[in-house]
Amino acid sequence: MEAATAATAAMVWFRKGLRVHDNPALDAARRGAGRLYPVFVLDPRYLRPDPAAASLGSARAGVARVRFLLQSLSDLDARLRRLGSRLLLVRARDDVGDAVCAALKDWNIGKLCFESDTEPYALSRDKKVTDFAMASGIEVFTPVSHTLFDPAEIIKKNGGRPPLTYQSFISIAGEPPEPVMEEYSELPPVGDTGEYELLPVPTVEELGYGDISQEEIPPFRGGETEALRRMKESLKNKEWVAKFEKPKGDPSAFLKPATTVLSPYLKFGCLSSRYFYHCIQNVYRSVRNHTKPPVSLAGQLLWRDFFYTVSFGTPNFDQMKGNNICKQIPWIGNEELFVAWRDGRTGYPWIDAIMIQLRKCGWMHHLARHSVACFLTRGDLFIHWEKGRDVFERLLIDSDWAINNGNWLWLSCSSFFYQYHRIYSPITFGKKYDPDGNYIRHFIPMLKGTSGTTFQHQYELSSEVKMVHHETASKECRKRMGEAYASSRLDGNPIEGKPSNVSRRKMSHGDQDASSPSIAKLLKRSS
DNA sequence: TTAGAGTTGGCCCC
DNA sequence: GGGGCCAACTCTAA
Repeated sequence: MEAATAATAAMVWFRKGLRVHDNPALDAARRGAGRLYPVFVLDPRYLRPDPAAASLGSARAGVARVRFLLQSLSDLDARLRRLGSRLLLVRARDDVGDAVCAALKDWNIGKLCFESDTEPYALSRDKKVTDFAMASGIEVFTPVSHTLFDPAEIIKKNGGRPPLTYQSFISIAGEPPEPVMEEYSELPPVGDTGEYELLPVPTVEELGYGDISQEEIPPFRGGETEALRRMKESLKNKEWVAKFEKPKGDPSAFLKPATTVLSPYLKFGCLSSRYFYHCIQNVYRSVRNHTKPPVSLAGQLLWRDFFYTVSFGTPNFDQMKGNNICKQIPWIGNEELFVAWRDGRTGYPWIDAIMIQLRKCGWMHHLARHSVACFLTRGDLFIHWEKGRDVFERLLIDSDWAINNGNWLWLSCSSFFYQYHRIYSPITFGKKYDPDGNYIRHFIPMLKGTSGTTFQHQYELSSEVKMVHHETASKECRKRMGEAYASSRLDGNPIEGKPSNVSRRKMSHGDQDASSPSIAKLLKRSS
């Protein structure tokens, strides 16, 4: 028996979870393995420069996130090498799943371990690989370790549908599992890779992003090593951790951000959310008082899990149509306004500075994201949240499918949050945090080297340049939102759990969409 | 049916 | 900078 397991070849397939600490997939793969194949598949769609894209980057990601990923891979490789292993980089010709299946077969793998991923793209990719592995008699292990909790488990506990409020999520969730913090002295040796061309981790320059003449390179370096360093640095200040209240942070702080900026590390799994949570709890135990969810630091991790859970349990979560938790709103398409917003040319220095920071750094403060998201959608331009979502998804180094879509649903008052009269002013809100204009001067080229306050700059830049007049535009938006909400009340609330409205609508208006089984059932019951 | 809650608005006053 | 008011949304729990 011992001899048989010692010869077993195991593969740990990295996708997210680019770390050694608290990595149950890695831990399971190395146990009893004679040979270990730590694999990452390079996806050309994610990495190859796309000249047709709206900004420097690939078809799927801006160059800042591509670089962050490469740095993370490089760090992971270095950490594995210290344990006598290495990262095997395999290039996918076309489909990532196909590349994994081929390697499983070619290397005669007996056991495959990879972290569970709930995004729709990942689910279909992983199903294909799992089906192939099972059919080939390969043992498959897919632990949940990207989030604190198992989204499927939470949904089950909530009676089969995801909790739609933070509080209900909290009351169901309980305490997350402890991180697996095994210290390895060494990992099993890497097995023979035959004919495979194994690549070193490329740099962005080597990928063909030759001429990156950006003045500003994101100050955030990818990788587990940096993630752990950054986390320890943040947690060292116990008073800061204990008093952390998200809404009180300063969105205009760019040299020393008001938050931990650990989101990109959580996104790629360079940092384990469970380990981070565990360390925060340790800090809490050592102080007399600390803030509580939703505003506390630990509360931020719970928000992350909240959005992961809702996104997993909601069909078409990333679009308005066919998404039954999303208000149906007749957004107006205006390409010129959209492009001006995207490229930081609205004429509102506060909005423009944020969008330029996004492009240059791939990160901005949460409240800054609120500001520009509200401005694009229900606040001023009345443009579809999906358009803004796409821009964030591309440019943010921390862009995360569940969280990004969830927040756009939120900010556009399409779901979760419905107080559309509360609009962030593109003038007042910025002035409050950046009265001296330091933030806008730093990011807006036209204002570089000038003096004066935000207020004055607004006047210098404004009148002729401004795309819309906030006073009138926001008034018009309020009106349109009111109409959209009124018509959604008439048509039946799209949010599930309002059967009376749904059935009333279906009876009186005939049926355009009986695809949902729950609606079909209600129809039967009411007729 | 209704009261109360909901991660983080603006404005005015002190 | 904190408090109260404005004007107002939906959803949940009772």
